[in-house]
Amino acid sequence: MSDRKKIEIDAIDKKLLIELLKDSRISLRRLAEEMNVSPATLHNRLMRLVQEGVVKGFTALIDYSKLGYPVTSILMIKVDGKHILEFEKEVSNLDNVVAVYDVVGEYDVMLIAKFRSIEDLDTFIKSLLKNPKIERTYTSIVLNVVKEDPRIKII
Amino acid sequence: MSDRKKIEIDAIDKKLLIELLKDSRISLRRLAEEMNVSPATLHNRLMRLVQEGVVKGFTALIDYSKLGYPVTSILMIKVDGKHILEFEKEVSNLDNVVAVYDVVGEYDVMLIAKFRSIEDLDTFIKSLLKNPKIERTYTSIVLNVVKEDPRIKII
DNA sequence: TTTGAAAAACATCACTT
DNA sequence: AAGTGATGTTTTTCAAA
Repeated sequence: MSDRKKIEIDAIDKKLLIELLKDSRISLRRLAEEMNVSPATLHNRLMRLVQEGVVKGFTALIDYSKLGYPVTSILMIKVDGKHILEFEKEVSNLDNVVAVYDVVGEYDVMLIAKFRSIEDLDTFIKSLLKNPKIERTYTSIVLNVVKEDPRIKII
Repeated sequence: MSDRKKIEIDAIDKKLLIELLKDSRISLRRLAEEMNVSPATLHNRLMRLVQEGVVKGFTALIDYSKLGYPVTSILMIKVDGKHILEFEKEVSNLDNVVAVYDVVGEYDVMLIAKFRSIEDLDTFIKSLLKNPKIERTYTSIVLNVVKEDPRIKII
Protein backbone atom coordinates (compact mmCIF):
# COMPACT_ATOMS: atom_id res chain seq x y z
CA MET A 1 0.00 0.00 0.00
CA SER A 2 1.24 3.47 -0.82
CA ASP A 3 1.34 6.23 1.74
CA ARG A 4 -1.80 8.28 1.36
CA LYS A 5 -0.62 11.54 2.85
CA LYS A 6 -1.18 14.29 0.35
CA ILE A 7 1.92 16.27 -0.58
CA GLU A 8 1.66 19.96 -1.32
CA ILE A 9 3.02 20.94 -4.71
CA ASP A 10 3.23 24.38 -6.26
CA ALA A 11 2.87 25.56 -9.84
CA ILE A 12 6.49 24.73 -10.71
CA ASP A 13 6.22 21.18 -9.37
CA LYS A 14 2.95 20.69 -11.19
CA LYS A 15 4.28 21.91 -14.54
CA LEU A 16 7.35 19.71 -14.07
CA LEU A 17 5.18 16.67 -13.32
CA ILE A 18 2.90 17.33 -16.28
CA GLU A 19 5.85 17.55 -18.65
CA LEU A 20 7.51 14.44 -17.22
CA LEU A 21 4.24 12.54 -17.55
CA LYS A 22 4.14 13.57 -21.22
CA ASP A 23 7.77 12.70 -21.86
CA SER A 24 10.07 11.54 -19.12
CA ARG A 25 13.15 11.88 -21.31
CA ILE A 26 12.68 15.63 -21.65
CA SER A 27 15.72 17.74 -20.79
CA LEU A 28 15.33 19.75 -17.60
CA ARG A 29 17.34 22.50 -19.17
CA ARG A 30 14.97 23.08 -22.05
CA LEU A 31 11.99 22.87 -19.73
CA ALA A 32 13.64 25.32 -17.34
CA GLU A 33 14.09 27.74 -20.19
CA GLU A 34 10.44 27.46 -21.15
CA MET A 35 9.42 28.03 -17.52
CA ASN A 36 11.88 30.84 -16.84
CA VAL A 37 13.56 29.11 -13.92
CA SER A 38 17.06 27.72 -13.69
CA PRO A 39 17.84 24.10 -14.58
CA ALA A 40 19.16 23.66 -11.05
CA THR A 41 15.76 24.58 -9.64
CA LEU A 42 14.00 21.89 -11.67
CA HIS A 43 16.71 19.46 -10.70
CA ASN A 44 16.12 20.23 -7.02
CA ARG A 45 12.33 20.01 -7.40
CA LEU A 46 12.56 16.67 -9.13
CA MET A 47 14.88 15.27 -6.45
CA ARG A 48 12.36 16.32 -3.80
CA LEU A 49 9.41 14.80 -5.66
CA VAL A 50 11.26 11.51 -6.04
CA GLN A 51 12.40 11.59 -2.44
CA GLU A 52 8.87 12.16 -1.19
CA GLY A 53 7.54 9.35 -3.34
CA VAL A 54 5.28 11.49 -5.53
CA VAL A 55 7.39 10.32 -8.44
CA LYS A 56 7.85 6.57 -8.09
CA GLY A 57 9.98 6.16 -11.17
CA PHE A 58 10.39 6.73 -14.88
CA THR A 59 9.44 4.18 -17.44
CA ALA A 60 8.77 3.43 -21.07
CA LEU A 61 5.24 2.73 -22.24
CA ILE A 62 5.35 -0.45 -24.25
CA ASP A 63 2.91 -2.05 -26.66
CA TYR A 64 3.08 -5.54 -25.20
CA SER A 65 1.05 -7.09 -27.96
CA LYS A 66 3.90 -6.16 -30.31
CA LEU A 67 6.33 -7.92 -28.01
CA GLY A 68 4.34 -11.13 -28.05
CA TYR A 69 2.00 -10.63 -25.11
CA PRO A 70 -1.36 -10.35 -26.86
CA VAL A 71 -3.54 -11.73 -24.07
CA THR A 72 -4.84 -9.46 -21.32
CA SER A 73 -7.14 -10.90 -18.70
CA ILE A 74 -9.05 -9.77 -15.68
CA LEU A 75 -9.36 -12.15 -12.76
CA MET A 76 -11.74 -11.80 -9.85
CA ILE A 77 -10.79 -13.85 -6.83
CA LYS A 78 -12.56 -14.81 -3.63
CA VAL A 79 -9.99 -15.46 -0.93
CA ASP A 80 -10.36 -17.00 2.51
CA GLY A 81 -10.86 -13.88 4.64
CA LYS A 82 -7.86 -14.36 6.93
CA HIS A 83 -5.39 -14.54 4.09
CA ILE A 84 -6.33 -11.69 1.78
CA LEU A 85 -3.34 -9.47 2.53
CA GLU A 86 -0.91 -12.35 2.27
CA PHE A 87 -2.46 -13.48 -1.00
CA GLU A 88 -2.33 -9.98 -2.46
CA LYS A 89 1.33 -9.71 -1.61
CA GLU A 90 2.02 -13.02 -3.33
CA VAL A 91 0.26 -12.17 -6.58
CA SER A 92 1.76 -8.68 -6.66
CA ASN A 93 5.15 -10.28 -7.09
CA LEU A 94 4.15 -12.33 -10.11
CA ASP A 95 5.74 -11.25 -13.38
CA ASN A 96 2.57 -11.19 -15.48
CA VAL A 97 0.47 -9.13 -13.10
CA VAL A 98 0.12 -5.42 -13.79
CA ALA A 99 -2.55 -4.53 -11.26
CA VAL A 100 -3.97 -5.86 -8.02
CA TYR A 101 -7.00 -4.20 -6.47
CA ASP A 102 -8.68 -4.86 -3.16
CA VAL A 103 -12.42 -4.67 -3.76
CA VAL A 104 -15.66 -5.40 -1.96
CA GLY A 105 -18.49 -7.61 -3.06
CA GLU A 106 -18.74 -11.12 -4.35
CA TYR A 107 -14.98 -11.24 -4.88
CA ASP A 108 -12.13 -9.79 -2.78
CA VAL A 109 -9.30 -9.23 -5.19
CA MET A 110 -9.26 -8.12 -8.80
CA LEU A 111 -6.15 -8.55 -10.84
CA ILE A 112 -5.09 -7.72 -14.35
CA ALA A 113 -2.41 -9.80 -16.02
CA LYS A 114 -0.81 -10.21 -19.44
CA PHE A 115 0.25 -13.40 -21.18
CA ARG A 116 1.94 -14.70 -24.29
CA SER A 117 -0.95 -17.06 -24.99
CA ILE A 118 -4.24 -18.43 -23.72
CA GLU A 119 -2.27 -21.51 -22.69
CA ASP A 120 -0.06 -19.41 -20.44
CA LEU A 121 -3.15 -17.79 -18.93
CA ASP A 122 -4.59 -21.23 -18.35
CA THR A 123 -1.43 -22.39 -16.61
CA PHE A 124 -1.49 -19.25 -14.50
CA ILE A 125 -5.09 -19.83 -13.39
CA LYS A 126 -4.44 -23.50 -12.63
CA SER A 127 -1.48 -22.58 -10.45
CA LEU A 128 -3.58 -19.96 -8.65
CA LEU A 129 -6.26 -22.52 -7.94
CA LYS A 130 -3.76 -24.78 -6.24
CA ASN A 131 -3.51 -22.13 -3.57
CA PRO A 132 -5.75 -23.29 -0.71
CA LYS A 133 -6.45 -19.66 0.29
CA ILE A 134 -8.53 -19.25 -2.86
CA GLU A 135 -12.20 -20.14 -2.69
CA ARG A 136 -13.40 -19.08 -6.13
CA THR A 137 -12.21 -17.27 -9.26
CA TYR A 138 -13.85 -15.65 -12.24
CA THR A 139 -11.79 -15.00 -15.35
CA SER A 140 -12.59 -12.55 -18.08
CA ILE A 141 -10.50 -12.40 -21.22
CA VAL A 142 -10.11 -8.94 -22.64
CA LEU A 143 -11.15 -8.87 -26.29
CA ASN A 144 -9.62 -5.50 -26.90
CA VAL A 145 -7.48 -3.17 -24.84
CA VAL A 146 -9.08 0.11 -25.84
CA LYS A 147 -6.97 2.20 -23.51
CA GLU A 148 -4.27 1.42 -21.04
CA ASP A 149 -2.38 4.46 -19.89
CA PRO A 150 -1.27 5.09 -16.30
CA ARG A 151 -1.48 8.85 -16.77
CA ILE A 152 -4.36 10.98 -15.63
CA LYS A 153 -4.62 14.70 -16.19
CA ILE A 154 -3.59 16.38 -12.97
CA ILE A 155 -5.25 19.65 -12.11
CA MET B 1 -6.80 -0.54 -30.83
CA SER B 2 -3.10 -1.13 -31.14
CA ASP B 3 -1.62 -2.99 -34.04
CA ARG B 4 -1.11 -6.57 -32.99
CA LYS B 5 1.62 -7.54 -35.41
CA LYS B 6 4.50 -8.94 -33.43
CA ILE B 7 7.80 -7.18 -33.98
CA GLU B 8 11.04 -9.13 -33.94
CA ILE B 9 13.57 -7.84 -31.45
CA ASP B 10 17.05 -9.09 -30.74
CA ALA B 11 19.10 -9.24 -27.55
CA ILE B 12 20.25 -5.62 -27.83
CA ASP B 13 16.70 -4.31 -28.30
CA LYS B 14 15.50 -6.41 -25.41
CA LYS B 15 18.19 -5.23 -23.02
CA LEU B 16 17.51 -1.64 -24.07
CA LEU B 17 13.78 -2.08 -23.45
CA ILE B 18 14.35 -3.71 -20.08
CA GLU B 19 16.60 -0.87 -18.95
CA LEU B 20 14.20 1.80 -20.25
CA LEU B 21 11.33 0.09 -18.45
CA LYS B 22 13.37 0.25 -15.24
CA ASP B 23 14.43 3.86 -15.72
CA SER B 24 13.50 5.80 -18.81
CA ARG B 25 15.82 8.68 -17.91
CA ILE B 26 18.90 6.48 -18.20
CA SER B 27 21.61 7.77 -20.52
CA LEU B 28 22.07 5.77 -23.67
CA ARG B 29 25.76 6.43 -23.47
CA ARG B 30 26.22 4.80 -20.08
CA LEU B 31 24.01 1.90 -21.11
CA ALA B 32 25.99 1.50 -24.34
CA GLU B 33 29.18 1.27 -22.31
CA GLU B 34 27.68 -1.41 -20.09
CA MET B 35 26.53 -3.36 -23.14
CA ASN B 36 29.72 -2.89 -25.14
CA VAL B 37 28.00 -1.28 -28.10
CA SER B 38 28.23 2.27 -29.34
CA PRO B 39 25.84 4.99 -28.16
CA ALA B 40 24.82 5.51 -31.77
CA THR B 41 23.68 1.90 -32.00
CA LEU B 42 21.37 2.28 -29.02
CA HIS B 43 20.16 5.57 -30.39
CA ASN B 44 19.29 3.92 -33.71
CA ARG B 45 17.64 0.96 -32.00
CA LEU B 46 15.53 3.23 -29.85
CA MET B 47 14.45 5.30 -32.84
CA ARG B 48 13.35 2.14 -34.60
CA LEU B 49 11.45 0.83 -31.59
CA VAL B 50 9.62 4.14 -31.23
CA GLN B 51 8.98 4.32 -34.94
CA GLU B 52 7.51 0.83 -34.99
CA GLY B 53 5.29 1.59 -32.03
CA VAL B 54 6.86 -0.93 -29.65
CA VAL B 55 7.77 2.02 -27.45
CA LYS B 56 4.70 4.24 -27.21
CA GLY B 57 6.30 6.87 -25.02
CA PHE B 58 8.20 7.68 -21.87
CA THR B 59 6.51 8.68 -18.67
CA ALA B 60 6.82 9.21 -14.95
CA LEU B 61 5.13 6.83 -12.54
CA ILE B 62 3.19 8.93 -10.09
CA ASP B 63 1.63 8.17 -6.73
CA TYR B 64 -1.72 9.79 -7.44
CA SER B 65 -2.97 9.43 -3.90
CA LYS B 66 -0.16 11.80 -2.88
CA LEU B 67 -1.38 14.28 -5.47
CA GLY B 68 -4.91 14.25 -4.13
CA TYR B 69 -6.49 11.45 -6.17
CA PRO B 70 -7.14 8.83 -3.50
CA VAL B 71 -10.18 7.17 -5.10
CA THR B 72 -9.76 4.39 -7.64
CA SER B 73 -12.83 2.71 -9.03
CA ILE B 74 -13.74 -0.04 -11.42
CA LEU B 75 -16.83 0.36 -13.55
CA MET B 76 -18.53 -2.38 -15.51
CA ILE B 77 -20.82 -1.11 -18.23
CA LYS B 78 -23.47 -2.71 -20.43
CA VAL B 79 -23.77 -0.75 -23.64
CA ASP B 80 -26.35 -0.95 -26.39
CA GLY B 81 -24.66 -3.36 -28.79
CA LYS B 82 -24.52 -1.06 -31.81
CA HIS B 83 -22.65 1.64 -29.97
CA ILE B 84 -19.91 -0.13 -28.08
CA LEU B 85 -16.98 1.09 -30.18
CA GLU B 86 -18.27 4.63 -30.21
CA PHE B 87 -18.79 4.55 -26.44
CA GLU B 88 -15.32 3.15 -25.82
CA LYS B 89 -13.79 5.91 -27.87
CA GLU B 90 -15.69 8.50 -25.87
CA VAL B 91 -14.67 7.22 -22.44
CA SER B 92 -11.07 6.72 -23.54
CA ASN B 93 -10.81 10.46 -23.94
CA LEU B 94 -11.97 11.24 -20.43
CA ASP B 95 -9.31 12.65 -18.14
CA ASN B 96 -9.93 10.37 -15.16
CA VAL B 97 -9.90 7.10 -17.07
CA VAL B 98 -6.71 5.04 -17.03
CA ALA B 99 -7.97 1.86 -18.65
CA VAL B 100 -10.77 0.73 -20.93
CA TYR B 101 -11.22 -2.97 -21.68
CA ASP B 102 -13.60 -4.68 -24.04
CA VAL B 103 -14.89 -7.78 -22.29
CA VAL B 104 -17.49 -10.48 -22.76
CA GLY B 105 -20.22 -11.47 -20.38
CA GLU B 106 -22.84 -9.63 -18.42
CA TYR B 107 -21.11 -6.33 -19.17
CA ASP B 108 -19.36 -5.10 -22.32
CA VAL B 109 -16.85 -2.56 -21.12
CA MET B 110 -14.72 -2.39 -18.02
CA LEU B 111 -13.04 0.83 -17.09
CA ILE B 112 -10.73 1.97 -14.35
CA ALA B 113 -10.75 5.59 -13.28
CA LYS B 114 -9.25 7.80 -10.57
CA PHE B 115 -10.87 10.66 -8.70
CA ARG B 116 -10.20 13.34 -6.13
CA SER B 117 -13.20 12.26 -4.07
CA ILE B 118 -16.21 9.97 -3.89
CA GLU B 119 -18.28 12.99 -4.90
CA ASP B 120 -16.29 13.33 -8.12
CA LEU B 121 -16.79 9.62 -8.81
CA ASP B 122 -20.50 10.08 -8.20
CA THR B 123 -20.65 12.98 -10.63
CA PHE B 124 -18.74 10.91 -13.16
CA ILE B 125 -21.17 7.99 -12.89
CA LYS B 126 -24.21 10.25 -13.10
CA SER B 127 -22.85 11.85 -16.27
CA LEU B 128 -22.17 8.41 -17.76
CA LEU B 129 -25.74 7.34 -17.02
CA LYS B 130 -27.09 10.27 -18.99
CA ASN B 131 -25.63 8.61 -22.06
CA PRO B 132 -28.52 6.76 -23.75
CA LYS B 133 -26.11 4.15 -25.13
CA ILE B 134 -25.64 2.79 -21.60
CA GLU B 135 -28.04 0.16 -20.39
CA ARG B 136 -26.57 -0.73 -17.01
CA THR B 137 -23.49 -0.07 -14.85
CA TYR B 138 -21.89 -1.71 -11.88
CA THR B 139 -19.41 0.29 -9.80
CA SER B 140 -16.80 -1.12 -7.48
CA ILE B 141 -14.73 1.16 -5.30
CA VAL B 142 -11.19 -0.02 -4.79
CA LEU B 143 -10.39 -0.24 -1.10
CA ASN B 144 -6.71 -0.57 -1.68
CA VAL B 145 -4.50 -0.35 -4.73
CA VAL B 146 -2.14 -3.19 -3.92
CA LYS B 147 -0.22 -2.95 -7.16
CA GLU B 148 -0.51 -0.76 -10.22
CA ASP B 149 2.47 -0.93 -12.49
CA PRO B 150 2.29 -1.02 -16.27
CA ARG B 151 5.51 -3.01 -16.50
CA ILE B 152 5.67 -6.72 -17.01
CA LYS B 153 8.84 -8.74 -17.13
CA ILE B 154 9.64 -9.35 -20.76
CA ILE B 155 11.38 -12.59 -21.62
C1' DT C 1 15.26 27.80 -2.09
C1' DT C 2 17.06 29.72 -6.14
C1' DT C 3 20.78 31.04 -9.03
C1' DG C 4 24.96 31.19 -12.09
C1' DA C 5 28.93 29.09 -13.52
C1' DA C 6 31.82 25.30 -14.72
C1' DA C 7 33.13 20.49 -15.28
C1' DA C 8 31.80 16.17 -16.60
C1' DA C 9 28.65 13.54 -19.09
C1' DC C 10 25.40 13.25 -23.02
C1' DA C 11 22.76 13.12 -27.54
C1' DT C 12 23.00 13.38 -32.12
C1' DC C 13 24.65 13.47 -36.75
C1' DA C 14 27.48 12.89 -40.88
C1' DC C 15 30.66 9.80 -42.19
C1' DT C 16 33.17 5.34 -42.30
C1' DT C 17 33.64 0.21 -41.93
C1' DA D 1 23.77 -2.58 -39.44
C1' DA D 2 27.29 -0.80 -36.31
C1' DG D 3 31.14 2.27 -35.00
C1' DT D 4 33.82 6.76 -34.85
C1' DG D 5 34.56 11.31 -33.98
C1' DA D 6 32.93 16.09 -33.84
C1' DT D 7 29.68 19.40 -32.13
C1' DG D 8 26.45 21.43 -29.51
C1' DT D 9 23.62 20.13 -25.30
C1' DT D 10 22.60 18.60 -20.85
C1' DT D 11 23.22 17.13 -16.18
C1' DT D 12 25.07 17.84 -11.97
C1' DT D 13 27.31 20.14 -8.36
C1' DC D 14 28.28 23.87 -5.33
C1' DA D 15 29.28 28.38 -3.54
C1' DA D 16 26.83 32.52 -3.01
C1' DA D 17 22.64 35.27 -2.91
